Amino acid sequence: MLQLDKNEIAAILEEIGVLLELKGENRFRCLAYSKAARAISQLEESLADVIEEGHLRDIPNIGEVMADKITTLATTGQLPFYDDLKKGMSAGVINLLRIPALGPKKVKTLYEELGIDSLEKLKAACEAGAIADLKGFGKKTQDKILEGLAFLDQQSDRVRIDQGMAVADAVLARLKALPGVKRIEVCGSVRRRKETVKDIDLLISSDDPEPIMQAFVSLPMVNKVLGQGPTKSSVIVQGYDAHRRFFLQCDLRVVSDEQFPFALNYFTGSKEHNVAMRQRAIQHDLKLNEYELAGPSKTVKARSEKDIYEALGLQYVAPEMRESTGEIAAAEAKTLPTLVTYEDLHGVFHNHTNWSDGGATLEEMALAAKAMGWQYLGIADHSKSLTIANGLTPERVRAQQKEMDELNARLKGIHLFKGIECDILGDGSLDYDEDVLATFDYVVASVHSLFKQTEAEMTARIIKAIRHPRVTMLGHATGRLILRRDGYKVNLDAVLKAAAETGTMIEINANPHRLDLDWLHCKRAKSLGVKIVINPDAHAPEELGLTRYGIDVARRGWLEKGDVFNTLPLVQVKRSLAAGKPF
DNA sequence: GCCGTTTTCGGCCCGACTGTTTTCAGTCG
Repeated sequence: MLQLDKNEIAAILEEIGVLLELKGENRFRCLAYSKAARAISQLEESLADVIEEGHLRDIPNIGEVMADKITTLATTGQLPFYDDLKKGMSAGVINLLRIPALGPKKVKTLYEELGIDSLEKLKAACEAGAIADLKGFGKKTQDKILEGLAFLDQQSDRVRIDQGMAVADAVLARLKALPGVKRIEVCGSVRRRKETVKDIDLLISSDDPEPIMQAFVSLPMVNKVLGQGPTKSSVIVQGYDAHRRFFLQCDLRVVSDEQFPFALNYFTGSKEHNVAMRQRAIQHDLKLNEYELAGPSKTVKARSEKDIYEALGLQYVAPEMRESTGEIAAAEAKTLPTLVTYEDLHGVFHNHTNWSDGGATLEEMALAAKAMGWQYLGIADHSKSLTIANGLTPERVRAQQKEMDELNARLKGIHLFKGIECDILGDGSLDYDEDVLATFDYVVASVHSLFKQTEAEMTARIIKAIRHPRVTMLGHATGRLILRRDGYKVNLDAVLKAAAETGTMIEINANPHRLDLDWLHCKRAKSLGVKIVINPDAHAPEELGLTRYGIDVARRGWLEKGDVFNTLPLVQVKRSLAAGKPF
């Protein structure tokens, strides 16, 4: 059992990197900590196993020093080196880095010259005019810091992917209509479909950038202009989510149409993927930047990103896989997966109706699924213990199934599967007796209670449910709510191994608030041979469309059509479910 | 601090924009 989990250790390594930077340490040494932090947080296997088996140093960017420090942190929960670093630096200094325009150098100066170690002191110093006189600072910097301080209150760090995409689509729609726009794409983490995004990157190709830039900074959703140049501008845009306003930075780059594929590749990232691409270009005696791929002997022409990858001897890497988790090596070996697509799906299994806490009738949900082009829809309302969500008693289960039989007889082109989202009770047992469970086509087992159990308890509880012969799939594996609540403590690696053993599927919950199982664990599940099912957890007809966010996660997790249960057509799903555990 | 078909030292991706400068450092992505 580890004293700290991998995310806590990664956070400490990241902080060490920042602290060293504030001390004016060599920036590559600082960067090494940041790289190590990323490597640890992206670990697919269990960190405890890796440490125990002595494989830490096999991880790229983990050397002797890092391996030592990580082991110390994991086994003792402490690190003297880290504690010493913190002693020499007031804890609040790190907060100053949250202000735009303040980096490590300026923060160091502020701390050493004026003793500023908190946002409050920074504000006071600005208002007293003390900042403007510092060397390297000035009146404008001081004003900018004040603005940044005021803005910090209303701007959250990141937003969910659905919020980011909504804003990106709105901006894109307006820019697309402008004269002179040849090609336009959303880049960055939105294009890579990360579960949260910090900003929106837009790219346009045009021969006449000036009027496009002018139109961009004048868009109605633009709240503030951060910077404006001939090829690059940055603004703050506002969006609305559940009637709450949120703010997001949006950057636009305009390049020529010849440069577009290179710029698209560059601004899609990730940063680590870009570094790997550039290093690969150097190996080919070429230089890659956002404008070209060229060297002393040749210049590579590219119409699309695919041409760039091919010029470097690589298969095309889909944006979702560009996270530097082995995609370059796989692209070189020509072993990249053919990623599952939205069009591969024929239905989904975890959905609610007004029989429990959903908003629509069985028929409305069925017709909505049919309209989406699906062959089947699985209904899995809540089970009896979840009284707050109007969970079904055994009597109501029978009545609902009767209605489904009638609908299946009457509706053409869509089949309803009789499922249930069955609560996993505190001790890992299920919420119905065997005779009720036997009436369902399939069972989604989910945790909805006792989130505070220890990791050992929760893991044993979930594994017990997974081993139950009636459980077809595990619903929202950790119960996390993105940017709101961490998942319950559970050893997912052990859960995935149990799922592989028993042939139980794991759900990707496509609701953008959940996106659970996460993409890294999808990769792990695939390598263990666990089958995945993508479910929207829809509580209304329009929420069936959320399924696309689940496809994004699956693609980030390198999943192919064959890894995802609901790519099977109706006939095969019927046969599969009738046989019990399908895999 | 990490890394190696330039391998145990000496690199480490690269460019736009801003503000404070008077030629460039810092920040950002």
